[in-house]
Amino acid sequence: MQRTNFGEMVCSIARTLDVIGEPWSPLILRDVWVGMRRFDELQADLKISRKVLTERLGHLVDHGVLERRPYDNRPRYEYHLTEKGAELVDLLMVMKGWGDKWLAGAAGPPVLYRHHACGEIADVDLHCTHCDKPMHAADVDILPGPGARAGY
Amino acid sequence: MQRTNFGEMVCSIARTLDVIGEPWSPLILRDVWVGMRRFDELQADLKISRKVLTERLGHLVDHGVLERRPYDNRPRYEYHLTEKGAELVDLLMVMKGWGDKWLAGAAGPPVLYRHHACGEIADVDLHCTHCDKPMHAADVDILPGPGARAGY
DNA sequence: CAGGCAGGGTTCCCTTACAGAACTCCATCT
DNA sequence: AGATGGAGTTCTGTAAGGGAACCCTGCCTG
Repeated sequence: MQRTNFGEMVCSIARTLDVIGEPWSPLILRDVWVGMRRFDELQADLKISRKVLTERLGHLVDHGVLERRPYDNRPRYEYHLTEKGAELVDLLMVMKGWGDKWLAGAAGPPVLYRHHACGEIADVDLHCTHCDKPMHAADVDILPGPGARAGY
Repeated sequence: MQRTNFGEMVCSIARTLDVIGEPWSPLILRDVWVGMRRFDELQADLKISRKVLTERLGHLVDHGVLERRPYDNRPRYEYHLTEKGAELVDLLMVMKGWGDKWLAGAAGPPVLYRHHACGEIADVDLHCTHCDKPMHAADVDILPGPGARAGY
């Protein structure tokens, strides 16, 4: 947990970082997304400290991104993405695209996505929820919204 | 810098985290994107430690996300997004959308985007680069790519 | 029915990194 | 000549990550 509390800031980016901004959290989410659900499995794959893994899983569960489910009569648990968590995977897909483009080098992308709708290998691109056309950094004006704490 | 070096991992998500995964980096990028370019301006807005701000700016410049430009005959510098950096803003826009939906509560979003193409208030959604249809976590198969270090 | 085992954590110690205030440097402005 | 403003550096305290060892609980086996 970074000492400065991003969750209190009046900014959706900062608030999102409060949920998944800690080191390892996005990678934990990635692993759960691709089907790794158990403590030891995550620990072995990421080689993360068990202490930190415990903390991160707890944090993600507390924020409703993961769900901790018993899967046996013994005290055994699996972690699953909630709907809230599954929507965070959008973020991972965009990160993957950027990393593929700018950091993968000559070896190319470590992983590919095949889109069910068209069956092709593809990546994600950002489109406008209103007109469906592409929408990126240079294509928007930034305006204050209703949650922009009026009064100071 | 988190001690575990994500940049060495065979994963574009981990590599991207190596560039902007440290605390504050996304918020610095956000501020530069909306036009804050100078050290003191960033420091005052974020209330980040000057030491950490120095480290983060250096890291982002080293990774080609920001460019440090003199703007005076005196030793004065401004930070600007490179093309590589501007494409990272995609990530911020997705974070903003998720935070708006899941964390903003009754107050609503602190900030709105107006899309130049249609002039409407809108958010981003992920579409397929191949068929242009929506593409999210549940819509893809994950396959090994050429960069998936063969041999072990 | 005692011992072992597997899953899922805790505990402990060490080191690094963040927070925050104070200090420095340098070129102009007055 | 001294003040000012921008852009950092330095220093000290505290908290968080790394990593190894340990613990607990409920089956499974001999």
